Amino acid sequence: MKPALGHLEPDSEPFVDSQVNEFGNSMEARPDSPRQNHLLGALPPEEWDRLRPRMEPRAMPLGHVLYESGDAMRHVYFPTTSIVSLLYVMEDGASAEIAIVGNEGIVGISLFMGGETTPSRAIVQSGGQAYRVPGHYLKEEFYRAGPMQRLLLRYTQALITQMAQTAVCNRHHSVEQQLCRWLLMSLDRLASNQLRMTQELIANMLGVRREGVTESAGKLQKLGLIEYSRGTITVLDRSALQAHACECYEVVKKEFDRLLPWVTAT
Amino acid sequence: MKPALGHLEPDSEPFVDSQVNEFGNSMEARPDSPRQNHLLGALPPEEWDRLRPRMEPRAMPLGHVLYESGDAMRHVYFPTTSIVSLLYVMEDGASAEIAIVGNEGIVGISLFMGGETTPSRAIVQSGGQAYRVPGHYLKEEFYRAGPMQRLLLRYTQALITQMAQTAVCNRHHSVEQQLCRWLLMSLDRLASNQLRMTQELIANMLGVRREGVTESAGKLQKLGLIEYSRGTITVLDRSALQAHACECYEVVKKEFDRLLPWVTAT
DNA sequence: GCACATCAGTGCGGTAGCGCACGAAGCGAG
DNA sequence: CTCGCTTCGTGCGCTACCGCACTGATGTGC
Repeated sequence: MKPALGHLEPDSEPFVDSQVNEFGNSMEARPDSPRQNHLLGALPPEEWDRLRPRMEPRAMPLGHVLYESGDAMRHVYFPTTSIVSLLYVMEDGASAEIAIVGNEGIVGISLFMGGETTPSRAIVQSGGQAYRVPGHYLKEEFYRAGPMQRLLLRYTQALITQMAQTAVCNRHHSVEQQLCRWLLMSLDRLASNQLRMTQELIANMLGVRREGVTESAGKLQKLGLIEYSRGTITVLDRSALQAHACECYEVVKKEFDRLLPWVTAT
Repeated sequence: MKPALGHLEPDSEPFVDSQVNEFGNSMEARPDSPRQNHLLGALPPEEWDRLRPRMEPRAMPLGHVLYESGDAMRHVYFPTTSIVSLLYVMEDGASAEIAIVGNEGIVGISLFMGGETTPSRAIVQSGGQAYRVPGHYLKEEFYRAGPMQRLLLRYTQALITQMAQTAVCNRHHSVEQQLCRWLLMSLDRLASNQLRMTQELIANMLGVRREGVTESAGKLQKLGLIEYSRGTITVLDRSALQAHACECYEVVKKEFDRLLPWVTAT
């Protein structure tokens, strides 16, 4: 029903690796290194040295589509300061988020899982920076069956948990609870307590009405948990927000921490 | 809220490999071979010969719990005539199905993905037969990085699609549509047009009220698509049922067929 | 500094699904 | 045949969320 975030250019020409701030989220143009991505950061020196020369920095402007449903993936992406949503878009245009990927992960798992494509869309949900690697090289590394493979598989399992829990959450929990969960998950993937993000966008991700988000966000604001203003949302009381969320957030968080312990930053 | 399918014995003593019919679903005690499972059936001779001596036949009675949430998995299961549901059970006892696994797949992917456990429960949703293999041997085979690995990874990706689509379906589609999808998926995993299965059970799987299932099933019955009677549901018009389902069923089906083409039986 | 586009808030009728409570129908055990 | 259990059908009030329409705020570009 909803227009659901138009297609910007479908991964066309390289964006200049600069002015990241212009697009997006709260990172003070600090020097960006691939190893800010936790998966890359966890690679042993040998693997990292092999992969490093293949890494291309990419600016990730809000709304940019990395893969369309069914597209052959030519690269995988390692976000550093950006967040990418995996979104399914229905025939009637309505959408629902499947999972979200930030600096803890990688976009394009179906490349090494063997499918090459997925039925979902990958779209930048919070502008920033990422590094990408031609799929070919990543697969090569993966099929060495070394640390990189183990890492990627564990990450994939964590992602599976996230998807499963999304299904549960969609079934049983209120918009308000889901909003809390979603804010927390996004926050975890940015070193900040602020998101640049309209309610319309959030609604598209959650697959609910914009008005529903407005109402829930209003409630949270009255309670002093967040502050909202024209596309910028600031989280004031993170732990209270967590108390307001459903169990889903914590289940996923714990599973990520368990499977990928070195990520246990936030 | 709901009692959500009690724990029968949590994978304790081996059931006798016989009288499968007593528990479950429509298979006329035909000689059951491990290779009725499509993953096993697709293994090249060499791999199959290595694995074959490790296979233990297991009866899978309805309601039997293979893994509890967080349990260390000691075996993986290859269903042949049974169906297993992966279910998340919430703190308040309500539940929601994450995915379903039949003779096209394997239960226990987190074993080879590296996590060893998942936050979900695996429970027999339709009685029948399966073969199990000690986790140790499967991992060994997996880490040879040969055909078995490729097979399992592709299956895992298909499973991921199923979970993702479950999330979408939970968000956007009516109980009636979901019921259709669910029936079709179960049907695909049994060579039959009949399921033995109470509405209560289906409701638990879908995470909805029993009454909701009653109502939807009633509608479908009036339309002549199915026939219902005390725990036995017969599908009369499969293609009409598919027309009544949402797109989710087909998306998943196509993805399975694409990723695991040799399964394209049903 | 004004115009316009974007974003957020609000109201209102409609409805799908929930929780609850009860009753009827099939089926098995004794 | 009868009792009792399981399974299914139905009614009723309630709530969360939807779709729609419109208004009011807050930037942003010219």
